[in-house]
Amino acid sequence: MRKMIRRPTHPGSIIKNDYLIPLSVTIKDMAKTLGISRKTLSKIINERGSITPDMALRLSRAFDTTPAFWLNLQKNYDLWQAETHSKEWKKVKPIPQQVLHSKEIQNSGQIV
Amino acid sequence: MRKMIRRPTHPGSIIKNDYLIPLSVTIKDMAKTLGISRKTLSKIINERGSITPDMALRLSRAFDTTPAFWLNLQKNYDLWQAETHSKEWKKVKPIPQQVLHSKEIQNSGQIV
DNA sequence: ACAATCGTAACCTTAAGGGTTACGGTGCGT
DNA sequence: ACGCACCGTAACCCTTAAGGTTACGATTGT
Repeated sequence: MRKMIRRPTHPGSIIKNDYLIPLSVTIKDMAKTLGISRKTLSKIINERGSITPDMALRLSRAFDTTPAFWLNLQKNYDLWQAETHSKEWKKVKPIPQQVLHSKEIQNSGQIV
Repeated sequence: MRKMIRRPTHPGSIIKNDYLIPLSVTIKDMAKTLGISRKTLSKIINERGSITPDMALRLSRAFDTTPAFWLNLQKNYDLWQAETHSKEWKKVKPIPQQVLHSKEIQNSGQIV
């Protein structure tokens, strides 16, 4: 699995470009179909909201896709955001391979 | 992709059974290695906390895995929870195939 | 037996989702 | 052409959950 180079596509873009626009459906109607408010869908489409598990299930039913598809899009997006905007995690020191692969070690302190 | 039948393994169990216990490391030390508090790790291990993108990055560095691995575990778990404990999403009516596959339709109302 | 330390629960603060409401903009009908 | 209705979005509030700090019960070693 390679590191992601470019910003992953936000799920909202997929909804907009692959469904809303081709189907000529308004946000209002799509929201009604999904059983959510206009605002929630609007936020997602404008990349300011994210796909929750519940939302993924709704999308999967409406569009005959898998919920995992939508959650994967969101996961990749969130991961990229965390990689890019966070830095603390880079300070985590990897546990040495020989430690990870010897299961009988007696470790009695912080993993170095 | 099949529907998940049984409760997916919580990421916390993996951490506990595949790393904490085999390595004989305490929650305190592991938390220190990850740069988080004891509580945060404790909650995850006891399946009362979830893997955030930031946490996935920390785990990936510590254990030489991919962040996606951890987020996928969490995603499957969350999805199963939503499928099981929610019901509203089941009320979403699928958009008919012929509508989904004809991209030139003029839709001017709620998708039925 | 006591002291140190571990894991976990309680509490607080902060961030994010979602609904309701309100507003700007567009397009229709009169 | 003007007004009205409707759409998309921003502002506001409430609820939920994560994460840190602190506190407490349990366990272990001296």
